[in-house]
Amino acid sequence: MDKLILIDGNSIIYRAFFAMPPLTNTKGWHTNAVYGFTNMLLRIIEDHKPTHMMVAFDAGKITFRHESYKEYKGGRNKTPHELSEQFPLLKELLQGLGIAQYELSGYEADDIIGTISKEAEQAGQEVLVISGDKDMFQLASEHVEIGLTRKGVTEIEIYNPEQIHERYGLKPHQITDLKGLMGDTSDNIPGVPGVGEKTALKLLHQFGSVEDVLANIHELKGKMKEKIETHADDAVLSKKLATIYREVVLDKTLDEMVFNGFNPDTSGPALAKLEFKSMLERLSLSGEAGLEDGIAKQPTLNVEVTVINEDNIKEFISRLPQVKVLHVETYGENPHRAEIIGVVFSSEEHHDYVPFDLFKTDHAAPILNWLQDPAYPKRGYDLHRMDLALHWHEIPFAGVTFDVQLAAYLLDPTESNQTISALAAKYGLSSLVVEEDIFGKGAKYKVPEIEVLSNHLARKSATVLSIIPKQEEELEKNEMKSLFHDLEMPLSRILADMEKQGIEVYTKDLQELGKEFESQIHQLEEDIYRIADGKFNINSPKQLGEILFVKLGLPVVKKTKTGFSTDAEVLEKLAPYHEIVQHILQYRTLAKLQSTYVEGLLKEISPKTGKVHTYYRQTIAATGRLSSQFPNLQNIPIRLEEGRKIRKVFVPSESGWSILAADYSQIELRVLAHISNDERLIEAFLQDMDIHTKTAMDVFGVKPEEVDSNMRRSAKAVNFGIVYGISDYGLSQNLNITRKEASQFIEQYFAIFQGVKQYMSDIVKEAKENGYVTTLLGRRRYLPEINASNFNLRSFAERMAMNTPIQGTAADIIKLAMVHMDKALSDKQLKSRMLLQVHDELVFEVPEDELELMKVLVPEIMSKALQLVVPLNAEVSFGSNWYEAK
DNA sequence: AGGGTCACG
DNA sequence: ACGTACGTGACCCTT
Repeated sequence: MDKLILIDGNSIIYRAFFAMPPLTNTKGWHTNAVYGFTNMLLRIIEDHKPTHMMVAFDAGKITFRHESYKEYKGGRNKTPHELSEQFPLLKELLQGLGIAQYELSGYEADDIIGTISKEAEQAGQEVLVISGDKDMFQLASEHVEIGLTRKGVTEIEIYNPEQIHERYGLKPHQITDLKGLMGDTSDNIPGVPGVGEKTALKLLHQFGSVEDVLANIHELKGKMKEKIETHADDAVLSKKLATIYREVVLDKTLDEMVFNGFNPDTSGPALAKLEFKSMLERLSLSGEAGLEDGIAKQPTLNVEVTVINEDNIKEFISRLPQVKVLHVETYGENPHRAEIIGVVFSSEEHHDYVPFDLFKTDHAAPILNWLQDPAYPKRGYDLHRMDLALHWHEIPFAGVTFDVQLAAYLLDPTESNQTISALAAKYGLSSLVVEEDIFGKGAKYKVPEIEVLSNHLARKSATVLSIIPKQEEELEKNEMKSLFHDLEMPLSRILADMEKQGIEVYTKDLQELGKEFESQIHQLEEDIYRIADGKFNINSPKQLGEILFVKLGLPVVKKTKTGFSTDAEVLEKLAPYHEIVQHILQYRTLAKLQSTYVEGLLKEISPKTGKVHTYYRQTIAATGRLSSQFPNLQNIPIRLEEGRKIRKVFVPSESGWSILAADYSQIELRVLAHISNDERLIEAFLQDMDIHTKTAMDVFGVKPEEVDSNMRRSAKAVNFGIVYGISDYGLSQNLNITRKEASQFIEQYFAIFQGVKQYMSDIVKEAKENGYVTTLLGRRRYLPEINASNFNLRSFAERMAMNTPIQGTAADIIKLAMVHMDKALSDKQLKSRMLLQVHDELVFEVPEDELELMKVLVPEIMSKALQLVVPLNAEVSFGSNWYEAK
């Protein structure tokens, strides 16, 4: 049986554009919409195996519909140029792939599809129409199905006439009547004002069509009758506009739409031109002919690699002083537990692969010496990870000078793919073999034979070597050399030291705490099952929603994409209605503590050291902050007493020592005061006032003693909002007030803090001009969406423009403090150790005899890390565990 | 794999 | 028309 797929090109590319994040190739072309479209195309072909295919496009702006209604599709926003640029790209790609396309002056894609689907159906074909537009439902029949995109374009939901009936209670042809009555704002089809989908459906269920409604208008009454009578003409016209014309005279036959798979000669080059590499691979196509555009698929990089053994190790050792790049291949996400697969030492002339087993022999002494001698500079990709992996294999390591991953992060901290392979592509170097092809993936992971492995790793190492000079140049150009060499590189070594040190967790107390939680959780479970009159999985939002909103009939406050929302905010609102809700809230709190912080933490305690060794990631957060994994020690509970107890199990690793913690007070608002140079904000900090109270005084125009807790709370929320890049909506949500009230708050705030207002508008302007924002130390974040025509995307980017310099500068400052602190500890030969960083806090373990010194030294170094126009205060505290250090 | 929820700054 | 406060990571459930 022949199967024809007809795609509404305009509809799909439009949806793909808004669904996909912005994407540009190395030539700077926007390609996200084409990419999304193509992805959808590949999937639909795989799923439906068509014999015929065609993509229809609208041609020009004026169609026959404008003859009867010149405002048709009026009032639409102009298509953003980022999208319109992609039409020719898509059309060229379709041609390359060998997929028919068609457009006809004066008609829309709908009409072409309507006409062809009718012809095809008559010729005995099965037809599938793909669109994002429900109008297409009118075409459905026994042999014509409609595939509607969901969630952008990633999912297609297929409708036949029965399913349409289920959804609307209408026959396909009645969809035009539906549109006639309710109109369609996106096409500027008026319909009858005041009649929406619900009313329209009711009328059609009763009468059947627009004409029948009008003929029986006497049966209606009141406002509705009046509205329909006044707008009867509009309804008829709207129906006409919404009706797809299925009698277009076409000069295209079904034979021209035959699809026998992608054109083997032209598909590869067409995809390569756009740089859709993953699709090339997916289709096992070669992009050879597209090479002229600088994109290679197959690696052409030829590296000679010497596999070192006991016989040739002497020669290799003589080459060690010339080594430029080190590559230690690790396996496993957590570097503290990673295996070492193999090691490559590269210079321009040589690539030497040293099997890791060789490190354990006596021959390796000079290699170990090279690794730990800081006089030999270490360059490579992710030296931090190598350092940790080597450390747990008892190999000391020192002398990091250039980390390619770290440089890549500074050059573009938002790039999620910072693999060596992606960097090779960025700098136009020969590409690498896909790692999965070498190692397999998931359960199929396996280290290949030595020839394959040594070759692959040498290629990676050689690529890293070629990337370094390009990055040096780019860092120089972006004025980031100092940020890189004097801050991030030294910090990477410091972080590795902190992680190796780890923090002691008192297992026994943690297990005790776990038992307490366990019995409380058990009790709560019983109560909940009893009240709900039945067992269910409380952890399943789906089952919980069923119980709360169906079985118990509580009011639905908020919905998620998939069903009822049951988050804490919703539950708080429901608490007065039913006693079960309090229990569920309590259960949630305890279950979280138990699974994440008791069980989770216990799993992370190293059997070797009895400590937890987190892994700080220096290349994740777009603002310059660190992140922490395995376990995350930056989100240990503190706000609620129950959870805060967890902190009691973090103890010093030596008896008689203390935990000392120091945190910056209001660092972000102080940074804001500095960069905005706002008079009032600066004054507030110079007087060292409680900033939220001060803000409340100013905004509400009251004396200090008149600030009540509610005013302070509001002021605090405004201050947070300011730091986050304020929006009236966000503030209204946070304070549970109307958007209008929030808007007034913000206005009042800006009337007082005019410098802040000025900063907010200046920074957005700067971002729009430069395409990026920077922190005080020159850290950069690109905001490509700052000029987007899509309101949402643009607004996001604007808030990031406001927030990133603040959050990022605060991150710069504590990183500086860490570098200074590390130096002070070693210069003064102190035994105290820096263990943790929690964004604005540093945690140490300190011996008794250094406590008095550290209580002064730590806050001093932190507050002097960077000179601002306002003082930077750090508050210090200590105790026998992290809980006590408060 | 992705969504929901919740822990932190 | 759209649906949002900024930055993270871990756990659980569902697909």
